Amino acid sequence: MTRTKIKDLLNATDFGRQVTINGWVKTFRNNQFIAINDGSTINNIQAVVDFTNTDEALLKRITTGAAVSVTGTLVESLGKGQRVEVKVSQLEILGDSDPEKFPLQPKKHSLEFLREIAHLRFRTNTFNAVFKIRHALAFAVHKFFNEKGFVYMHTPIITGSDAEGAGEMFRVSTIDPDNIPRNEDGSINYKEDFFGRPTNLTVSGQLEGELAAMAFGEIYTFGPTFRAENSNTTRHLAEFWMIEPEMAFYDITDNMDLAEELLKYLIRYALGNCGDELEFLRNRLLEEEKQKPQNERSELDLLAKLQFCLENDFERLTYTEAVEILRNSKPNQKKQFKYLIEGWGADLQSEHERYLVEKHFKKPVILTNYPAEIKSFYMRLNETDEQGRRTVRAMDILFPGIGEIVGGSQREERLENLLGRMDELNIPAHEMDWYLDTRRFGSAPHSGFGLGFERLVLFVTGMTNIRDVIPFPRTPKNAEF
RNA sequence: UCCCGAAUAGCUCAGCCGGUUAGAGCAUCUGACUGUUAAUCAGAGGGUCGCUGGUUCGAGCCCAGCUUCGGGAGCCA
Repeated sequence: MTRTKIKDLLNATDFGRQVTINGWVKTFRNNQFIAINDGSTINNIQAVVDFTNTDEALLKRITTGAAVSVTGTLVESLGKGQRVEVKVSQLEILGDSDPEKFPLQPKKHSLEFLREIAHLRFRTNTFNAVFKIRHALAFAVHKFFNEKGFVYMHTPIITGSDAEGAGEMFRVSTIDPDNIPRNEDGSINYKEDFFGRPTNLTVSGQLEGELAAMAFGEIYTFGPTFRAENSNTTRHLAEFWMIEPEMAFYDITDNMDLAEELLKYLIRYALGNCGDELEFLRNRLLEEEKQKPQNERSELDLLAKLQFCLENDFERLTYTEAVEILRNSKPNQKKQFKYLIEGWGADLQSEHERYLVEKHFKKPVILTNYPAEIKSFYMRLNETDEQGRRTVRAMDILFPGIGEIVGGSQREERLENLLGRMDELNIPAHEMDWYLDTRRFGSAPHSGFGLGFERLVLFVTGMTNIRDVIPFPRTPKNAEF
């Protein structure tokens, strides 16, 4: 008999029919009730074994984690707590699971412990929910852009460009570290290397994305990105996934509109398609919050928080306006900030961003027009204002609990200005000739942004450590599995 | 990389002022029970107290270094 997925059975009403289900044992209670999960839903189905007529040796093998195949009759449950169950007529152990060795027990485990057994944590309810939502969000990203006519562009993962300026890079090389080819002056002879030149893992697909946007109009990338920064935080990974749309003829306002629309679309998609998973995570968070003192608990539960995000416009303000708010804020006046806001020009610290998002506006915030000095070379320069301040058309979207989830800008399309900025920041223009050609031949105003996929998953799932929303996290000193 | 904290049974933790035989709950095992919902009841087994060195009559506890983990900061997405 072909197997039926548990998801379909839990909604079925055609009682009396014979079904086969394959899955993994979550719990085995009272020598007769097996809770089975097959991954099709976060919910289990209960299979009832007639233990008086079943071989005792077989019953002993029904242990937490074992893979089983069960055939029986779909019936209305005789007990409370579930609507349907399967009355077992045939039970086969597909794969045993030694209960003395299987590390997952029918009890709560800490996320820290589960991180150590990341290869098995998929089998827990929490990670079942998290990775189902991750899948749904990834699918929705493509759905959104496809519906809008964007072209999905595969930018290279191995890049020959080392001037992207987005962070420290991982070197890609086949040179034997015990036998490094050298030039006469002692430097490494990259001509002997696989590509005949130094290469790295990409830190961003933006520059290549811009090339494609100058032909297709609207493109996006969605792929792995690598940063060799020694960052040890709950928001950073050495390998993460980033969504980077790049659009010709978009100014910074169009750019913000698109980013806000995308984020709301993705959240709405999760709410509409991951109800069971979000409900589970919502309750999980509520349980967790019970441990905390009253004043540290969040005002909204997970679903309400997501809903709130959909129903309200993101607050848009300039860096200059933000600095004014911060300068006059209580924590600044009372000198509670670690870094006090004195004047214009300094980069905002995360305590400032958190104040704006979580205390002042209490909703997502889009900050624009940062000082040119603290931003990248490719961002479009604004007119210098009366006070001589130079700003660029950057926009960062800050989310509560997450911080920066989107970073983007209108790009500098004027060749002279771009060359000037590259010169200021000591970026060798001759190595970027291919990029500069976009400005030489049919340059046009354009914009784009990067959305950190894991940070989005963090927000939607309510998880707090980025290592728990990617299957196998890569962080400094950790590349297990 | 910097600041703070932690590391004791499979898991989550307790362990007082340094004192001789290191505890609990859960899990596991054995038995009982048999419409359970993280079943329940009774009993049992289970420890290189992260590693290395030091102080001391005596170290899980004090000191130093290291490792790993967690929280925060910086960098950013």
